[in-house]
Amino acid sequence: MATRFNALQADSTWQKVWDDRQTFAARDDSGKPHSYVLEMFPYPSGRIHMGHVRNYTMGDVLARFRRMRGYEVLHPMGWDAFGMPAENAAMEKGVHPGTWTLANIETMKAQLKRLGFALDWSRELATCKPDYYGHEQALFLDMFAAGLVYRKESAVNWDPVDMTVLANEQVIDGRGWRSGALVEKRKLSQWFLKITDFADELIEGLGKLDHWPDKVKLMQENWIGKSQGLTFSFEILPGTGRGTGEAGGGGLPQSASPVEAPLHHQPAAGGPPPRSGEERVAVFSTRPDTIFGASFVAVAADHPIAQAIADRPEVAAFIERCKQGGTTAAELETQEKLGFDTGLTAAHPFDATRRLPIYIANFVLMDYGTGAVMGVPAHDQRDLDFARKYDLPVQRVVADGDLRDPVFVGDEAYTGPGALVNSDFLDGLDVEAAKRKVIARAEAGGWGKGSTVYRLRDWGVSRQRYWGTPIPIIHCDACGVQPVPKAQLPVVLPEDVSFAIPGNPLDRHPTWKHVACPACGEPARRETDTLDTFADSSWYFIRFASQPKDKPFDRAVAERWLPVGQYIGGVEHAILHLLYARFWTRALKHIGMLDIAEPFTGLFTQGMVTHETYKSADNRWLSPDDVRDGIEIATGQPITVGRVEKMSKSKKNTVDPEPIVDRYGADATRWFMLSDSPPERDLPWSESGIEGAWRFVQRLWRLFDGDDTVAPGEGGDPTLDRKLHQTILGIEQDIEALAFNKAVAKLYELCTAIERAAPSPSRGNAIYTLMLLIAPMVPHVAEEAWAAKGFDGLIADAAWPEVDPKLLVEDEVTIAVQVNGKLRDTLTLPKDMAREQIEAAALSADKIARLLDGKPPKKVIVVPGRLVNIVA
RNA sequence: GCGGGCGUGGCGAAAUGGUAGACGCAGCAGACUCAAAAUCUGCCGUAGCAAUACAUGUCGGUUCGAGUCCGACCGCCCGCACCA
Repeated sequence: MATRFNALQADSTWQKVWDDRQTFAARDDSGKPHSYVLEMFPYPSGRIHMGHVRNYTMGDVLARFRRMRGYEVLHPMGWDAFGMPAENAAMEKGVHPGTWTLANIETMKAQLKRLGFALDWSRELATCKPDYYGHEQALFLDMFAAGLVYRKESAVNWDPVDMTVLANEQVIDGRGWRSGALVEKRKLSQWFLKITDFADELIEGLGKLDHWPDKVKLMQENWIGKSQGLTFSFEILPGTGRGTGEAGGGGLPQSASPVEAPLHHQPAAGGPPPRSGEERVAVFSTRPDTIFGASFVAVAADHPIAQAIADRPEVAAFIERCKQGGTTAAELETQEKLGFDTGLTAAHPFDATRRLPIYIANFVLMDYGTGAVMGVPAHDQRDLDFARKYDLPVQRVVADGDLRDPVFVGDEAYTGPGALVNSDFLDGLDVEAAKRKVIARAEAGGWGKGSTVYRLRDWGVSRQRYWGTPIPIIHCDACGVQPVPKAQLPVVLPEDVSFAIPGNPLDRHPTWKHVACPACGEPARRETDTLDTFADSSWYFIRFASQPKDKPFDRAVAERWLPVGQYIGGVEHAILHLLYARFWTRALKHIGMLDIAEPFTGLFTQGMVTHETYKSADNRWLSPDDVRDGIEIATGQPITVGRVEKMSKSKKNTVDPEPIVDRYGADATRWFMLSDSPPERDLPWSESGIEGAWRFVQRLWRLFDGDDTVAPGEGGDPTLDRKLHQTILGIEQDIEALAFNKAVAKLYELCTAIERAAPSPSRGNAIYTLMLLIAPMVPHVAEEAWAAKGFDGLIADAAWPEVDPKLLVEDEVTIAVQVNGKLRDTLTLPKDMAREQIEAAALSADKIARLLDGKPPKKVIVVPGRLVNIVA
């Protein structure tokens, strides 16, 4: 036998064997218990990166482990293949997006295969192929028929660089998530999915996801943003307001008087009474208890009330000004509250003589609640800022302790608990009781209703792009919106498109969009928008489980596999992808296609792979390849070592997995990915780390390749037997908990123990078992050794070793002896020794006796099997 | 601003309230070798010859006993953000 493990040769040998034998193809009907292990499928950007390697290695260890434990494991792989980069490549390099994407898939598939992942490639899918997206179109039509899809003219986030609409989730700090361009507001007719119908379910479902990180659940809960309160309306009264507009209203110094102005709005003289065209204005408030503290009503710039008077030039100008404000964090913090007094007033529902001025305000959002708010300055910071600026009354109605008035409200609104004051029939109630009372009165009076409002908006899925799933809709002048008949699916993307000019190539294609109306047969137009690519990834895990030709999935087969027991991916998908997939699955349940509520029962979000950053003497980012021993190779100049950061092209601190696999082999690469850092934390890549992993693989090989008789059995070395069985148990627990770093440490320990053990049947058995234990992590060296020692079949198909509970038991234990909580000695004692005997042994130990110096201890605490603490 | 998380050797990290630093990386010393690589052995928190003392961001608390639980603070990271 060779003395050195030839990783490259073994890698290709065993990868071919697994491929040829379809070792990892999942059978729908094997009779074994099913286990679905899934990692988030990659976007085919060109090459795999270390993040992929780490992600897929983790899933692979679990999948291989579960197989060995007797599960029928579904562990598939595919490609999230639609998206902007392909169109960018088309624009930059003149290749067709499909050509570019398929070539990338081919490259990346070969790269993944070189890592020896136990994937069922027979179920491979790419979302850009008609045999995937055609079924997605069918699902879209089913949702359409069920009323979960609608079209609406709405202000959308328009990315001027990518020339497309973005979902709210895709706008980060006011910029497009991909292009980084400042997002503009545009009015367009858009397709929406009714995710808000499921808002409550989606929150509630989180409660049952015990195997999800709390952090992700919390992020989703906050994103959905459920608020309870009162939606109610004010009667609008024209002509009684100040009607001063915005001019001169800004920046008035605040009155130093501790006595606040009365809440009655003083009508201004002169001018014709303004009209709104509306009779009532509805607002939503989570603090109906503070209704007696209201001193104004504010509506959003695009609220109907504002729009109705937008023919006045000063109103139009103000609305325009509102839209200009940036939405970045910094801008929002410094942005001034702006208001425009419409001159209209609202009648206070509990006191018709009280008139609240109606302002148009830049801080009110049209698409949350009703697009209008009541302003209660004393108990809301924004309202207070606004009131100070426009010199509106500030009246406190919730008192924290001191009930005496007047109390001067400073620059900080009070939002805590307390007793109601200055509030008529609410006086003396606490906040919660007052809320209930106001809601009850509003409902009784018919002018309001207790309501729940969500931050979550419906999912806008229209994209004005080519490289996506065509929305299967036809627009007919006579018949209106018509779904494409299912028999005509898939609606296939045309191949002959040009990317020479920005915009949507589908829209300007000469023939593609011209079709006959399915209802009347007259000339009509295809929808030229495509679906957000997050739709593609919202059901791919179902298609993996079942992929019939004639429909999206077979319900019975899909339900046999789903839900995914363990889903692994990056935390960056905590909201977008995971929320959409949860919604999509619930929508399918809602329309009776699949009886699964939650697609992923277990979720794990892994950390990033990071690397040191390097800068040259003249401040250029340097790649690790350009650096050796603190010197830039090209110039001989010393370099600066920067922070350890996420691998990124811009900082040039990436390490391409392929040369690493070429040099060290798949097993060493996998082992490094699993070692040291806990999987949820970042993993710093290092050259010495991968070398250490390589050395370990060689060390394993030396053990397997030694002269020992490697065979199942035991005997001759009870200490080693015990260590072995403790390790088996520990590895099982660690892998199930995805605590790979701990499993790795235990395997190192076991190796050391075996190396130091004298030859015996126990030792031969330990080496045999070690092969099985490391097989999920470093499968190639395990197969090679398994074959070299002449064992039957593949180790990938072998059974996981059984733990013998009898062999776990230690007969002696080390007891720590503390005096006043400080460790003073340790004793090795028989395991089952009685308390009194342990205590006696501890007290008579030399060191302890010396410390006690003949004095009797005040107290002795004995924890059997652990320690003795003597309180002196 | 709101919500959440994390602070342990030179580095990555372990540690059901019970012997802090397992395991790995780096380092040091030695063996083998003409030499190097590989491999093997030992050392490796700080101070100290040692006994010992001090050590898990800081300060307090609970406890026989705290890295772990509680409170306050400091620092870093992440998510959301004018959501009424």
